[in-house]
Amino acid sequence: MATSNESFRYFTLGLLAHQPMSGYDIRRFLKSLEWLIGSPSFGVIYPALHALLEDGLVTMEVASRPDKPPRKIYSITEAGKQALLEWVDQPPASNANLKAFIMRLIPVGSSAHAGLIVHLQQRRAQVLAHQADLERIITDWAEGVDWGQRLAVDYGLAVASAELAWLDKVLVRLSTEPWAEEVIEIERSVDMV
Amino acid sequence: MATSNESFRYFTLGLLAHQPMSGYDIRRFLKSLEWLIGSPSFGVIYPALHALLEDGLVTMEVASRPDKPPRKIYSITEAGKQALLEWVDQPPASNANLKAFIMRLIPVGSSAHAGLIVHLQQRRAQVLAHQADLERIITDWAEGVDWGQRLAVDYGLAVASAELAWLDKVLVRLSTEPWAEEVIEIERSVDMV
DNA sequence: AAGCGCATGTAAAAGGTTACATGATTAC
DNA sequence: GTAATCATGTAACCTTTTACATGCGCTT
Repeated sequence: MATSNESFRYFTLGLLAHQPMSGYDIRRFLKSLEWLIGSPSFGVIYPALHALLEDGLVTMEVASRPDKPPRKIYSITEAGKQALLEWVDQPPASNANLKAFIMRLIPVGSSAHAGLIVHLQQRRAQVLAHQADLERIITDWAEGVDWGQRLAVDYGLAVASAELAWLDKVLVRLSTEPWAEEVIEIERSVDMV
Repeated sequence: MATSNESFRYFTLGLLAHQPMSGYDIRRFLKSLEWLIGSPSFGVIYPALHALLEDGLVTMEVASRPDKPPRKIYSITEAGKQALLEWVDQPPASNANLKAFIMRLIPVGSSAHAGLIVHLQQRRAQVLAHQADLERIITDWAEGVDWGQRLAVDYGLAVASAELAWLDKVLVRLSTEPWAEEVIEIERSVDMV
């Protein structure tokens, strides 16, 4: 085992489970999701790939193309798929924030449906708890409240509501729709924003 | 000048502008907002307070109480208020995530009405941009899409929608209501952009 | 041949957490 | 007297960013 950084290593492994990529590809993909989960620099990405390679969870091959510099393409191995499934099965941290949730959602959503439902239900319980926390803050104040703090809590409650609505929507879909039509289903769910 | 850690130092200064507190108080307050902005450990809080003290932005006095161990209460100074106003005036990072936004929202919302509106409008523009990014990802895919990735993007769009709705609601309220004294700064009138 | 976009990599510095040390006060 | 809570602080460790180094291949 090389460096630790477990969650990012497995997140990366999840991306590679979908399709082989280079470090540069991963960087670009994360750049587009920067708002959601941040986009770690090469100083994180490359060492993570090296660690996965050392652990035998991925293989690497150099792809020389005619018109561009060569790239190192990483592909997941059978051992990698196995390790990913095991990791996905583990319960998430109880205090996971939005970023941590999404970073698990991607590999979990890609692999196992039963695991996905559990994952979303756990998230739902956590958001409910945090919502209660925020509401308790407000009732504890009740007067002489700082404006900035009030706005911040109000904002948090708005996000919590939106998250709960989204989670319920997805959970209902997952529990009522037959698995076979999953791809079509999710395409329908995405358009309504 | 002591350690860097600028954003957390000013965030702390903003809390002290609202009311004098000890490091322990700050920790407890942040614990309740953990979901929103995370709760840094004492290894961050105490050095930040020491740095503020060294820079003359706060003063410290030991409060010995009869029934509990003594605490070090930090209060903002005039120089501190000045520095805070200058910091609040600076534009936020263009790629600020939710946490960074909230950490600025608290001091900004506490100090200046005009600055608050600008801050929220900037956030609004950023969220719109990120929303467009996420929508572009979807249109770029269109085929053989990974389930987890689709869920993540869908989730991001739901949060973006909620944020925009919240921002619009607050901005409308701020621009239409004749403003209450609460928002106007405690002692001094400030001119801001 | 200079500059740019692609692509990989690393070292130094900054940022943050964990674990520990210290000690006062209350409750059992 | 010993455990628990309050309260402050530091050092070792881990993670992440920043800044740099390297080099291919295309365009001007």
